[in-house]
Amino acid sequence: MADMEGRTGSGAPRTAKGLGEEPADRRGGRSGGAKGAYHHGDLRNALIEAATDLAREGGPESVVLRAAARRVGVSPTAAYRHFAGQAELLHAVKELGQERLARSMEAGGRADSGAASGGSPEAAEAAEARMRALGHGYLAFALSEPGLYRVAFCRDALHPHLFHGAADPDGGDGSWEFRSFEILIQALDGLVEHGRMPVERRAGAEITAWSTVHGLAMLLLDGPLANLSPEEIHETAERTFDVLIAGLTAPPAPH
Amino acid sequence: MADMEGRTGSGAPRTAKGLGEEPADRRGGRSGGAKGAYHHGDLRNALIEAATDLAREGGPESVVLRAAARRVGVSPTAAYRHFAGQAELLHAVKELGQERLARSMEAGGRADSGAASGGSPEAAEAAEARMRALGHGYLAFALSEPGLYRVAFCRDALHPHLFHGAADPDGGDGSWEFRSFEILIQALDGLVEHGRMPVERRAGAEITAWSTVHGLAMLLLDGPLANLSPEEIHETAERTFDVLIAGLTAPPAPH
DNA sequence: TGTACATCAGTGAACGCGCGTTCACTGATGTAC
DNA sequence: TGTACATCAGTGAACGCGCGTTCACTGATGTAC
Repeated sequence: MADMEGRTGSGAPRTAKGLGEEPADRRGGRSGGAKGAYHHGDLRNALIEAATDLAREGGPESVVLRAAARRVGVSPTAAYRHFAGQAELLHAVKELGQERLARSMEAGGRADSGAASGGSPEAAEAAEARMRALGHGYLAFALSEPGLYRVAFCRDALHPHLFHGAADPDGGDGSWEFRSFEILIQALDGLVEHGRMPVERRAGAEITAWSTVHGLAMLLLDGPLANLSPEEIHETAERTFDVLIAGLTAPPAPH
Repeated sequence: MADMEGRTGSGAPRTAKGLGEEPADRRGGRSGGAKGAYHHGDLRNALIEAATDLAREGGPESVVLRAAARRVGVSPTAAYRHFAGQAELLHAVKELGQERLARSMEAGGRADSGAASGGSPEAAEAAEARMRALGHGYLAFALSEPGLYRVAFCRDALHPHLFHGAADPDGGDGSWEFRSFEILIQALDGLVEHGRMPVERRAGAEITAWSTVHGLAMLLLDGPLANLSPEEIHETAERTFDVLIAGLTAPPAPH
């Protein structure tokens, strides 16, 4: 079932490659009449895009430099003008995946971020609702883009750890690598700020929250829950968030 | 620990594995004078063992049929007498990993399973302690055998989902595939039974608990927490279990 | 405005690698008589 | 007890595959004068 697609004619002296991976219409487009045939003009991004599609279809191990080049309609060598090697291409896809994840969280969380201020009960409710919404946004991404989600969390030769460390979330370097973590941190701070969560439970709470939703996503994708219906998934997620939030907002332990 | 390393009997030529691949002395050995040189006698298990070592060293993608055969000192073809193919070998390693995981949980949980009965406060405490201990046992395995742990949870062509479904944990088929889930279920039942957890929170609780500890393990292995010290890891785990248990044992939500 | 030339961004062939799997085979084992 | 023979459990060579990467190259582009 390997992607059977004919090449789009394109006339030009292109890699006469057999059935395989449809080359993008590098030329059919010539959008704006800008580019000639030989130079692609935006090959780096085209490769990332192709590699992202590969990731969508098969996760990290499908992000293959040669296949990406094939899809763009370019020789494998050409990729080396733009990436040091396969690892760098994978890393680019990974960053893209992390961006999408963060966006999905924010999209999930936006509807509920009503800005009641102070320590009012409404604000507390809103803060809690935002937590739930972030969780749903996170899950929505993981479930709708499982391959990309896996890449976003895969081991990375270039930059071995996703974050610099939990205690040092300095991530304001403009990259998307830390964005989702920052979003979570702010939401938890909101819970404390609005009196919904005791300060005593704040330390390490991002880890707990992240673990829960990340673990749930993994179980839903690969594990025991892979064959739940959408309704069951939603229900399962709700119950899991119930417990998480009950734990986070419970009065401090006596001991 | 039941079967730690060595296989029980058979003194037969075992994988003398050193650096790299070095073929076992299939023939030089004949220790115990039992087996002839040509027939291995227990090749299936030897291959599983070698494949397990590969898994330890590099996770699922390192479980390679040819490499396992090489380590045992046997031609790749020989493996096909015992496995239909690479997928079946991987599956065997996966089951072994799941067994080890379940054992590690039980080892972690045993110390604390004092059998105070009824709904006494002691019994309730013990039930909660057991939950924590299971969690620690789980994490201990994931952290001490990361490669094997990843294999235990990797996608599996043979048997695509780990479990039949959360609502249908019938797993008493003698395989280890469901054992860790069963252990968790029993521990949660114990929490309810001894009055530590409201029945209203019982439904779906195994998912929440598993998600939390599984997610935590993943973050500790691959993610933001990969460079924590052992003390920090322990502290992080404790805090996460605090929240989880606080959530599980919180009074039923009002709504 | 035209032209020489450096530089950029591609090509195509080839490399070595390790993989899973198949083939025809052969040595070892155990069993019927 | 010895022997013929079926069966079992291996061998070794080969297959096709796709990968990452390197090589010497060439066509296109843009800039200095």
